Amino acid sequence: MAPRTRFAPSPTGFLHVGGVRTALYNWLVARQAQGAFILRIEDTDAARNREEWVEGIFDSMRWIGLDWDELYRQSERGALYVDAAAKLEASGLAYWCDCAREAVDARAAARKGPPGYDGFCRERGLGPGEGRALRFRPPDEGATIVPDVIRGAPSFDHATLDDPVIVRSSGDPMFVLANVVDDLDMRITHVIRGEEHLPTTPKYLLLWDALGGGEHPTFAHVPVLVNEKRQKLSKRRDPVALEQYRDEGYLPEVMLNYLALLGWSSPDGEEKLTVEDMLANFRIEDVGNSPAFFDVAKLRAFNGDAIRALSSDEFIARAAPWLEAPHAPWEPEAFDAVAFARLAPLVQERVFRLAEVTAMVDFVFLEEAPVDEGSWIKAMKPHASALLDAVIAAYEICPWEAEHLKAALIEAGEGLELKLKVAQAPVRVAVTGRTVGPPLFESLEVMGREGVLTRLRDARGRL
RNA sequence: GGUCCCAUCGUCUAGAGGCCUAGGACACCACCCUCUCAAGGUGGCGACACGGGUUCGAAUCCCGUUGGGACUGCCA
Repeated sequence: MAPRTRFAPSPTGFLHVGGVRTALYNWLVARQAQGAFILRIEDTDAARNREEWVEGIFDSMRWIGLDWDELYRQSERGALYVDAAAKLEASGLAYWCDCAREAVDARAAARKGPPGYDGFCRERGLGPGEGRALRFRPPDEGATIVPDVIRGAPSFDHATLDDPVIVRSSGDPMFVLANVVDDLDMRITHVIRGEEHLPTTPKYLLLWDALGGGEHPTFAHVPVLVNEKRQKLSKRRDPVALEQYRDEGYLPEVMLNYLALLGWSSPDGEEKLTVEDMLANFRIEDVGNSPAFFDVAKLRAFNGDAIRALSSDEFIARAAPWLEAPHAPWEPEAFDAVAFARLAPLVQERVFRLAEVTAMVDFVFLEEAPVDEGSWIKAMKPHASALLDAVIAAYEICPWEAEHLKAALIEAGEGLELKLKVAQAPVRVAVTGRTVGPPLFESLEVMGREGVLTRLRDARGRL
């Protein structure tokens, strides 16, 4: 039977890199066996969901290349959940409860017991009504084991399960119910999700059976992604939004490659993988079982390697979005594609993220050099005046090609007993505003004699 | 507190009883190259959490300890 997998995000924020990884694993399992990958928006909590987040999820999924075969939104499937709830109630597996959160907490505190619902309404025989929620009643006896391809078969005693609310007093279904009903309805064969869902899986299975589900899906609870403090990556405190990485200029294929490696490795040990490589070698049962740190430094290194591996034309095409508003600081008409193309190969060697391209070439398109104060102080030593005078004189007549510009600067420096390494600094800062950047003489060549001389004279005047 | 999960270099991992003197990648350090910064090249530092077993032999199997994490919502 062809696998049917699903990625079921809740639209309560940006798409999270951890979510993208589980989406990728689901996608791989479906795609490598001609199965179906389903995108299901779990928006049963109307108070938290926002349409813009749903759009953001679609955008992010498309950007990174995870295409889906079927799309569902739980907010449009209410009737299914109502039916399931009625079925559970009719079979005596669910009951109505009117306990407020405060009352539940107060009772727990009073008996000095563990927090959680105590089953207060189990035998009260309440019917539906205002302020009443429907709770599912797991069995008191026995245990449920969860066969999991990456975790073995953890067992959960039914006695430790409390009675989860499956329908809110508003009438809307809760995650535990909608999730199971949909997996059943969509004939999901593999439930691949974060390990944070493991503790609720016994309830999932009990509900599945209560609803007459038949054969269980295969479970794979993948380890969570953690921050440097080894805590689960959180939208609140960690940089986890996929679109943030997109905006910084990480390549989508690199993002996917890096994410795949967090918990999984190719059998041949190769780390630089294409989607085709992953499709050929990925096995969900090979995913590791311990939490992985999302290491931006390694992601960045991979991204730099990938940028360098691009052809020059590809690089120019990929960088294009960062060369215009709102990323670029220069006036649109000041941009010169030919000039950029000449510098592009030199820039390509030096950036790790496409967003860095802008600062590498801005001096060419800006009216004045973007002066960096620290660079100015570092470069404009006492010898700078004499050096700039000599360079200006030489550049007024020197053939305008990198090699000649270099030779002229070497000569100007020799007159002052300055090595090229030292002599180039004032010129670089005068023209580009910074001590770091693409090779100087090629930069000067691209800028042209007039622009360069203007800046050199301007800098000389400010000394 | 309770339930469950996890444990190899700083990080991501390879490792399914002898192939391990524990391999790779990122990071870091040194040197080379060099007009800055990168890139590139060479070399280096660096781990089986601890304690018991089982076995001729354990990073690999079992138990315990310690440490970390997830969950414990009318969130998903």
